[in-house]
Amino acid sequence: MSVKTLPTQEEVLTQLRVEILTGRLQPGQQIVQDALAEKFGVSRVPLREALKILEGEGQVTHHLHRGYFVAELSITDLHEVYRLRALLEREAVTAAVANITDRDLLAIAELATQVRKATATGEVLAITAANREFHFAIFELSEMPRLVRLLRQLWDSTDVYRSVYFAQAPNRERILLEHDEILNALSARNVARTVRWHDTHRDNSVATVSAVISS
Amino acid sequence: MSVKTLPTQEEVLTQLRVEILTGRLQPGQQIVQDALAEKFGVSRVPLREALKILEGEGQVTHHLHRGYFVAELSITDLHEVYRLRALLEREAVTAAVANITDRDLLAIAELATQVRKATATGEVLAITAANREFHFAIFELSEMPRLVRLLRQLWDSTDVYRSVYFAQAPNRERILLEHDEILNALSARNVARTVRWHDTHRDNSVATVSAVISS
DNA sequence: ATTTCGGTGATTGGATCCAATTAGGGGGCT
DNA sequence: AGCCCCCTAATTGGATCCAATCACCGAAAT
Repeated sequence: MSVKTLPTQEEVLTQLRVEILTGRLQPGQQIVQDALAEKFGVSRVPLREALKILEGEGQVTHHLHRGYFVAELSITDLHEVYRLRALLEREAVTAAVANITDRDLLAIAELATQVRKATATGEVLAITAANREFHFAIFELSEMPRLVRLLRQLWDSTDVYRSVYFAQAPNRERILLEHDEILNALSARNVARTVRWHDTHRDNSVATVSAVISS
Repeated sequence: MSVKTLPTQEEVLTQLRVEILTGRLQPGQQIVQDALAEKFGVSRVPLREALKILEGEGQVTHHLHRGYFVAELSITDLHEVYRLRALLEREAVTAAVANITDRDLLAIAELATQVRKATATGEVLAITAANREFHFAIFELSEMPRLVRLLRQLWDSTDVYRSVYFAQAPNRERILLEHDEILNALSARNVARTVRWHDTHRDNSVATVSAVISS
C-alpha cells in the first residue's frame, strides 16, 4: 500500500500561494522566514526555495540581507499584464482551435460545469481554481508548453487581485455566460469568435480589478 | 574604501549560466550538486537556490529525489521560443519606437559599436553578451518591465544554441549589418521597418540554429 | 530641538549535518 | 541461463547551526 510520497517542497509552495492569494500575506509586507517556516512546520530551506520560485514569477521581490516582500501591483503593472495576456492568449487560443478534438470539447465542457458548481457554492477560492482549470485546459490545447508556462506566470501575478473579481456576484454570473460563449465558439471551430470572446472576458475582468486597485 | 559586498548568491547563478552556456554542462546531463558546489567553493544551499531559478526559467529540469538535469531543447521547442519571441518583441519594439529619445539613440548606437568591437576580437562569449545588451537596451525602452522579463527568459533558454550562431564568421558579419539597419529604422522612428528588421534578424538566427540542432 | 553616531537585537545568508529515496550490483531462486 | 529481489552506496531533500548584515533605539553633540 503506497503511503503516498509527499513532495514537501511543493507543499510549501502551494501554501505560500494560498497565503498570498487570500491576502493573509499582504502586498508590500515583509515575509519573515522564521515565522512562516514555523507556521508551516518546516525548516527555512524549502521555504527559501519556494520563495525563489515566486521571485522568478514576480510574485515576491527580494532585497539582499533584507529578505522577501510580497510584490505590489501598480495599476500600470496590471495593465501591462493584461496586455501581455491578450497577446499570448490570442496565440494560444488560435492554436487551440486548430488542434481541438471532440473529446477535448467534452472535457472542457465538463470543466465549465465545474466552474458553475463552484459558483453555486460561492466559495471564491474554489471558483478561481475551477476557472483557472477551464481556461488552461484550452490553452494547453495549443501544444505550446512554454507559452502555457508564460501564461501561468501572468495569471499567478494577478491572482490576488482577480479574486476580488469573483467576490462580486454579478461578475460571477457574467463569467458563466461568457464561458458558454467560448465553448460555443470552440465547438464551431471559429477562431475569430473564440478570440473575441476571450478578449471581452479579459476586458470585463481588468475593468473591475483596476477599479478595485485604484481605491 | 568599500570592499564591496558581494552577493555570493548571484555569483553562483552567473557561474552556472556560464557552465551551461559554454557547454561544460551539457544538455541532458545530471547536475551533481556536491561536485559543483565544491567546484564553486560554496555550499549546496545557494547552489540549490540558483538551480531553482534556472528551473523556473526552464533552463534545467528537476526530478524529485533524482536531482537537476540540464534541459534539452528539441527542434519544436526552439521554434516555439522563437515564435513567442516574435510575438513579444514586436510589441516591445513598437512601444520602444514610441518612447525613444535622441539620447537613447546615442546610447544604443554606442552599444552597437560595442558589438562591433567584440566581433573584431572573435570571442564568442563577449559577442553574445554585447549583442544581448544591444537588443535589450531597445526592449527596455518599451517601459514594460514584465515584457522585458519574459523576453529575458526566452533568450536565456536558447543561449546555449545561439552561441553556435556567433561561432560562424559569416553570421557575425551579417549581424552587424542588421544592427545598423535596426538603428536606422529606429532613428527614423519607423515602426514597420524596425519590426521588419527585427523579424529578419531573428529568422536568420533561427535558421542556422535549427540546422545545428538537427545534426 | 535636530541630527548624527554607536550599540544591540533581530533577521537573513550560508555551512554543516542528518534522514530519506533512488540507482546499481550481486546473489539467490525458478 | 535468465529474472527477480534485496542490499549497499551515492545523492538528494530537509533540519539545525553559525556568521554577517541591517534596522531600530538611545545618547551625545552641534
